[in-house]
Amino acid sequence: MATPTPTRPRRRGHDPESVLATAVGVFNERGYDGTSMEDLARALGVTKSAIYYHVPGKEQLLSRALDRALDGLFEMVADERACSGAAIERLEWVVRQSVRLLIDRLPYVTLLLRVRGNSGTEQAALARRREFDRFISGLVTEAAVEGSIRADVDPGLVTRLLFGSVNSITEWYQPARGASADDLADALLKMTFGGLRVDPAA
Amino acid sequence: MATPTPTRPRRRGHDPESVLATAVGVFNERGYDGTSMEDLARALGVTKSAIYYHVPGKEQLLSRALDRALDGLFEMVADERACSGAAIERLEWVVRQSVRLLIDRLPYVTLLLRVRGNSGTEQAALARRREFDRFISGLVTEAAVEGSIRADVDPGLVTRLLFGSVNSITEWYQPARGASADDLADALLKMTFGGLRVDPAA
DNA sequence: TTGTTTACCGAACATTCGGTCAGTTGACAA
DNA sequence: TTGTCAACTGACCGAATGTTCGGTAAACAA
Repeated sequence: MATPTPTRPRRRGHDPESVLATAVGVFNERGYDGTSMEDLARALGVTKSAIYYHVPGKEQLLSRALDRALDGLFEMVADERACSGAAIERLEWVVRQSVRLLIDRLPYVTLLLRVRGNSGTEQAALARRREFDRFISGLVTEAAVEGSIRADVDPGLVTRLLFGSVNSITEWYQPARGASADDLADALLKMTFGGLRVDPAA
Repeated sequence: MATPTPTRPRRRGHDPESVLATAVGVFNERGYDGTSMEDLARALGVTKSAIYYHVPGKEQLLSRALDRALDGLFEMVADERACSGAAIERLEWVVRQSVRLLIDRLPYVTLLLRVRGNSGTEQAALARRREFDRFISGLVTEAAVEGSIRADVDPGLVTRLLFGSVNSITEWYQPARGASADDLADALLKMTFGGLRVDPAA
């Protein structure tokens, strides 16, 4: 082996990974369409053209970022704990993992949740996201059939409201100041499953 | 009086109101930054320049749309039912009215919830929105102090998760197919206040 | 020293952007 | 018939967009 270190840091500079990380940050601040390559260049401390040395273009950056979020979601639903056992327990596990993933890959998931389908890249991402949503909706339906969650509200609606809460995390969570992923998941499950009201008999 | 009708519809065509309505629709489909004046013109069935006969420009369209949503929110919190009585009842009323307003002015509120602060207009809207959020957070705090909602979760967090559910309505509600505002509000209050789980003792 | 590779710059590209303006059209009043 | 005016067109502007390309400085290998 001629190279002493497998990844030789020969020269100081950027790489596709660091460009992506910075880009996603700026995309989330300004919005994808509101971000120019000039904005990205400024954030990276290089000129516009330097970006094209590392990545093929703006839309590829979006595509890679969205995949990073979506891959996480699908790894989750492929897990055994999402597929076997009581539906209510699977649902709780998936919600907890969703919160974890959301915080773990916050900028990537944030970007995903703002996609509107303006390009082929965005439409493909939306399609994968809908597939994930269908899985969750199935879980909620099973839990209702099972009798472990209330059946007087449509399962589709329950799914949307539940993940409305979960997904809202991207809009206000601050890694520095906020609670840990597990604390947040605890609070969220307490609220959504247990309800807000103190006296359930009222 | 020379004119027989106060508002004479002399000629067929657009007016500031119809342009705004169409514009907000396209903004929500494509995103504000992703929408060009050419896109708007196409949706209106006129040329780009015709738009400038009715409205001063793109950002004014955004500004007027955001005001329409924000004015609704502030009318709500100014109502007596939001300011007097038990905190829990005020909170329930505000949540119910929020759902109503969201559906009543769906495209305008949808646009508001996607604003990121890219311009002075957007930053001003965000500031007003934060003021509304502070009011809600105050209500939740009062309800917790009052002892009518659970106190084992931070009121700020409760507010965010609760309105995460409420605001998510803009992401999936379809006026044609969906339930009425009141039905939706009922379901949402049942879920958020009562909780998902069937057996609260478990 | 010489040559190669990595990481970048600066200038330019075609296209699209939001916006302007001098006209044109057609329904109406007189 | 003539004139008025709301509503619009089409040509155009300068600026900004994403992307390309020729060149180049620095680090390394020979």
